[in-house]
Amino acid sequence: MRYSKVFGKTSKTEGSDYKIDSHRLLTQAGFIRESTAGRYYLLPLGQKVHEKITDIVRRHMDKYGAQEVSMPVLHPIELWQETNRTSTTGFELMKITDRREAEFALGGTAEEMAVDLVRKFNISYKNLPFNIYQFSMKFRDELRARGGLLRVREFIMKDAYSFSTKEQFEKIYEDMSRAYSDIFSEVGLETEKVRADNGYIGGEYCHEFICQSEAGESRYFVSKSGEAAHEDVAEVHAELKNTDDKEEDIKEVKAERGKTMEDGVKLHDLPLWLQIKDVLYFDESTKKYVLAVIRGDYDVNETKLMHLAEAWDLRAATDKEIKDDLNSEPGFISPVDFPRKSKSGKKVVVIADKSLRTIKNAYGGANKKHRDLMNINIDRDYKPDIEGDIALAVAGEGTVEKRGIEVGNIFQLGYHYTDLMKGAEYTDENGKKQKYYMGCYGIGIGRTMAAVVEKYHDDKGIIWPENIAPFKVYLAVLGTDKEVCEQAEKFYGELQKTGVEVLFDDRDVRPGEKFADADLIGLPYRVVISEKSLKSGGVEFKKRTSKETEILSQEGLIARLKNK
RNA sequence: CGGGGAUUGGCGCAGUUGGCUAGCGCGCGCGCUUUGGGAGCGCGAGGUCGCCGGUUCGAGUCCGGCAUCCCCGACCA
Repeated sequence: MRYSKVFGKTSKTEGSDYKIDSHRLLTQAGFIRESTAGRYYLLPLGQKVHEKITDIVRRHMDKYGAQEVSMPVLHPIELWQETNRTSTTGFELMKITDRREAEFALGGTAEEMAVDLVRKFNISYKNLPFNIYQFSMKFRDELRARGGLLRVREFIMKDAYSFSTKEQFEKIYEDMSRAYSDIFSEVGLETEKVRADNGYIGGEYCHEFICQSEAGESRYFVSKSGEAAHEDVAEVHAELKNTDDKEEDIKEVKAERGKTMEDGVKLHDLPLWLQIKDVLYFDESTKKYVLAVIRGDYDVNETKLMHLAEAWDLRAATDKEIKDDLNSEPGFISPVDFPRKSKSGKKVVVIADKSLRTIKNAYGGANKKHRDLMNINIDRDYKPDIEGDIALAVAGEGTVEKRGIEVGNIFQLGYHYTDLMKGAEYTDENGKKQKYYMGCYGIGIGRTMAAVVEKYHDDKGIIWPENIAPFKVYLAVLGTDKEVCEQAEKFYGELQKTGVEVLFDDRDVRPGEKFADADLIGLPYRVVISEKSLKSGGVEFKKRTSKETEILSQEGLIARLKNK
């Protein structure tokens, strides 16, 4: 392709709004252009990369017997109602209504569609297992789009759905896990398989494929043994503090302090870990209050809390609710004598983190303004309704905290959807109807592209790994000398004939501009034809990653690139 | 959803206490010169200053509302 004809230009000036390298570079180099927040145009160069990633994903999916299909983007809302996902949050579902007032969800994921498709067929156990996948636009009304292609509101996702017996499932899950590792390493990313939370997708366990990057949003922890767990699920084992101490009598004291934990530490001159932290939530899905109680030096992990409290739509309780409905005081909440029913009749659940078992004679609020309790002890002074691990993990003792970009995930769904959706059954060898056991597997293509740029770039531009570079070779002709140009044209033709993907910079611009663009666009190889190179006997060859250039004959270069 | 910042040619920005025809750099077009790390000179095109309303003789500038975009937070009581 001739660069003079490529739609989408590089830009010398970089925008001021780009905080993330991949966002800036992809924009500056003419791969993407923003439409509105979180919605992007893919320009021809970007589209090429996108397609190459797509091809790699497709090849690996097919290798494990998955079959490509296409599903409608508009999902009948009834399907989402069948699985109750119109009411649960997670991502905001986008909806659209047609002229007959029929409601549709704009697909953000397609479990219901896949199940609905499958249940239209009468399937025998002999046909199991099968795994269907698609590449399609996904719509998510994200609270906040961020970082260019890293978090968007519309994106192409490869989503796969496996249908099998329970016994067959493990192998499919393993196959997909292997496929994913292979896919990501082929595009140039090292990923870690991280145990994660199933969230709104449902099911019991799942893994995210995360590639380490400071630009990423996922925090996870890797233990000494190499086990990786997302912060949402990473277990916390709090060390014992002062459990050998003798239990002292509980007493209420005056506490003229502010509302923060630090205020408490300062006032009583006691360690943070001895203070009790109380966080009050209200759950909109079950209309109950949830009081999370935890050791002062830990934070509450809302995801863990959600599961333990069976509360799917938690929000912070308001000061008004704390005061008027629960008779307590913001900043001075205490699990001691905390009501189990609010004035307005709502249920209250008190959930204690197991870290509270590691301390004795704790201190904290007294449900009254400027009053604190000293020597609070679990069991004796308060009894939680539920006890468990609701702590946000922190790095320490053998675990390392990492941050990265989640480029793919695999979910065990089990019977979650086939239980909720009628008729999602096959016939077993005894002629009986059985529910499918399911899994689903997703990869964000655009995000993968951005993750690659995050990893492969320098101060001059992108450095595409060969497997997904939009072209292999950047061929530049320098000057306007007639003979040189003719040679370049001829050589461009030769390269094309050999099947080398080449971007021919045939513009009449100065060398500096061509070199700068070559670096910015980041193709793996740069080839220059100029008076100088011809005098030295051929063409100049340089890798994007190297500073050195070498002179090769035209034939020599073609031989060198032939298998690229 | 809360807080902060922003919105002026394609991009990056300037525009003072309200005042004349809204500027600059890059980019774009034409011409000449130039051609190994984003060239020089000349000519030129391109803007209802985000939108709506208000104040005023006069608004890019002041006031009110809305929209869009960016950043931080969305829980530590």
